[in-house]
Amino acid sequence: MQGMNTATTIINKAETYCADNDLRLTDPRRHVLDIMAHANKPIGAYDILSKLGDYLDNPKPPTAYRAIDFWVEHGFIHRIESLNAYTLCEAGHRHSGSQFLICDTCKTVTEAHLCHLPKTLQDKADEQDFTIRHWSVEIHGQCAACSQTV
Amino acid sequence: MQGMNTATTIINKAETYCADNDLRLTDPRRHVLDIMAHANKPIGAYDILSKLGDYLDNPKPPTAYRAIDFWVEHGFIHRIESLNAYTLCEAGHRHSGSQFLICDTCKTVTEAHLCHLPKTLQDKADEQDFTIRHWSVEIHGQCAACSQTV
DNA sequence: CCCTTTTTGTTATATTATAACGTTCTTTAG
DNA sequence: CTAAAGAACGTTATAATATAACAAAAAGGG
Repeated sequence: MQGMNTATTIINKAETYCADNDLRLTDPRRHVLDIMAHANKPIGAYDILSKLGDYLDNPKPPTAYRAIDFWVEHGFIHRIESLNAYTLCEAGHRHSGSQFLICDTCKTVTEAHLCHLPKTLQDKADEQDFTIRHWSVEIHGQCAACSQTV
Repeated sequence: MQGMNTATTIINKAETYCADNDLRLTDPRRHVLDIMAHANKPIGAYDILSKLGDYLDNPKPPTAYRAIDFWVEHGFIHRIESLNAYTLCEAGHRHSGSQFLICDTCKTVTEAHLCHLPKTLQDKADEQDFTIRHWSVEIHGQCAACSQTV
């Protein structure tokens, strides 16, 4: 099973990462990451919260948001702004930029994980002496499979 | 006065555009565009709604959202997803992509208005036979002025 | 073991956005 | 001119997303 294998890998990575960085892998954090690892599409905070209810006793929004924010901060999950949703970082590494191809038909999202901001945009930033902290590209459209169907 | 001049220009453009395309430049639409043209920073839907109250009698959210959506659809304003806010399109032309440099300190936003998706990303899309409908780049960081201050 | 810090639990509420439906306005055809 | 059709609006209600504030508990350090 592909999904579970990946999920285990992610949790292992997270354990290592937390140990290495003096961070606590608490219950809410572990469960949220596990939920993310088993989702194969972006998932909203309240969906995460709902699934979290399978493991914790009647969790409230802040519990979900805190864990989500924790993983976003540490680069394990990305927020997709145009969907108000979250997705596991496929690369599993920290990067200041993320790029998504979002199929508006089947809702699947693939991450491009370029490591650098494209030159044309970097040039724009440089030109204005703009210091980049974080960047994201969200490309909406239709994936190959859905294009064929329609 | 720079702002007012620009605002008039925008409204003129909108008038022409609507006339040419059989679209109605209604009161809510006109006022919302005018509000956008006078804002020099991104502005949220409820701020727009609030200002709209200066011109219309106790307007409700759908009134603001409909007008906003109208202008977004026709390329006169952009939605900045990471801010849940809207900003006038500087170029005033239709394009499938938008790119913003967002200063998290002073909250000003500048639009890069590249006309094409950077090649590295276009390649990713092509590689997957992904059909692009719309794309956006949001770059967060600090502008030159704010970098000097801090 | 006590103190400090971090994290969580909990209540409440803020913020952003849309569904649904009836009314009014505009346009067009007769 | 007027009726019919379509577009836009007004209004009420509510959905969906997110955070503030503060008390309680758990973890780590001396």
